[in-house]
Amino acid sequence: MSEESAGEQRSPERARRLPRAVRERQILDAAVQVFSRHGYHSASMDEISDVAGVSKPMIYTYLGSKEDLFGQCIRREATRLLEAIQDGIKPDLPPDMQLWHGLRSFYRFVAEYRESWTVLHRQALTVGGSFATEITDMRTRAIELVAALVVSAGTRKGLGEQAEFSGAGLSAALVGAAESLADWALDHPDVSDGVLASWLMNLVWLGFNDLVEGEIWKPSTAE
Amino acid sequence: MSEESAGEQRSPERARRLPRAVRERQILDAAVQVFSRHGYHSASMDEISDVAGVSKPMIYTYLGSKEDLFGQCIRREATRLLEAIQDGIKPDLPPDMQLWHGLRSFYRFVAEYRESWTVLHRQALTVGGSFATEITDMRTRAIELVAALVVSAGTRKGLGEQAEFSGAGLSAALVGAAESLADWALDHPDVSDGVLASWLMNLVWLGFNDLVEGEIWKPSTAE
DNA sequence: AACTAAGCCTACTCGCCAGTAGGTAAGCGG
DNA sequence: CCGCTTACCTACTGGCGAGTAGGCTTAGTT
Repeated sequence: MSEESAGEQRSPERARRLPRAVRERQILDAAVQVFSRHGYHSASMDEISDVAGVSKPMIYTYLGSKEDLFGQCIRREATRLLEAIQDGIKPDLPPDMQLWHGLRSFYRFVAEYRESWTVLHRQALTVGGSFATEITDMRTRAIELVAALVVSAGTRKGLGEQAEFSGAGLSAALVGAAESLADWALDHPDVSDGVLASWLMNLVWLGFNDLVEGEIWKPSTAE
Repeated sequence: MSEESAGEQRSPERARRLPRAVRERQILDAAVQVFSRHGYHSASMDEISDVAGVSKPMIYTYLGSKEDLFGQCIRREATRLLEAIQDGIKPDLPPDMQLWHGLRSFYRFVAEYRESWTVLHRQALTVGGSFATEITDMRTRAIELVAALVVSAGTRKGLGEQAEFSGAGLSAALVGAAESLADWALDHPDVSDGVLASWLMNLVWLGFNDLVEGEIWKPSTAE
């Protein structure tokens, strides 16, 4: 229950006197974990310090206020995600193959770092203020990236302004579909990233191709 | 600045001595507004009472604790949304037309009651506990509903088990796309609900049709 | 007029949690 | 062995916000 003597180390896990960089990583890891479980507001610094195996003042001296801490989490995980996707993409491939590789990398990342994904997707928007806009901006960039692919594919097939016009909306829908499917995949770990990406490609890309080729769905009966 | 005399009414807006039912509506309206702006945790009962033009104890006597209040908001808005969609659907139409009408109603609702949508979509998940599961369940029902349409359309065209298998994932993607497009539409109020619904139908339904008919996208170059 | 009850308020308590003050222990250079 | 720094802790404060005690006022009823 209590320490046996003064010289006894508390537990085999609790390492002591580590260099600052290591502690910072431990704290960030713990923070991501706790934030992903409870969200920003319900997460307490006490729990984070507990999980990190460190006392609360350490967090403040190393990483600043709760808001600072959250910001660092968001930025670290966002960078990880973007790099993971970037690494998967081969820029000289045709648009559909780029999208395909990007999606696969995305689903691989989500499966491997589900807490990162949860923090970015669910929790970051609830803080309001600068983080919300930061995340929204990042998401907007993702949408624009996809839109560029879509429009490029569209113009390549001879579709001009119309592709640009509805491209933004379609890309927003695509990104939303991808995110939603990611959440779904969290509950179905047996479905591989290749299958997930294929589903989306078949849904969206085929639909988009039809659209480009002039085949169009419209309400069948009068209004 | 201050009231002029004892008998003076505070402001022309501040109505006094209204029946309970009216006050309850005012409070719920205010609560939805405040919750949609700040989220559950950052919203304070003081602000809600302020917006409602009522003192805090009234909220507690009429509608209970903060959690109770939030629950009532969620349930009221969810009911509204579901009824709006239900009203738009004609059950004897073919699957694609049902989906089309459902989508249009959905986008009409989101445009008209954007705060309701925000609370349901963004904030409700951040509370954790019973509300999160409640919302998730509702969303799951929506997905299943869509899945039923998709599978029905698939089997109608002669596709059997395969439609059922991937139907769940595809429906999750579709619902996510619809939600994401709803968010996008909030920033583009000039795009009508018909156009939004058409985009989704063209993306998803055409893609799905292709899939059913055996046309399939797959990676072009070796892996 | 007298009584009742419904509507409504001001002004408090109390717990939780972000943030801090001030101290101990361990490595290290002299 | 003596200071000096870096790593790290326990134990507090202060404020914010959920929830409440208790009372005042006016509409309606007898």
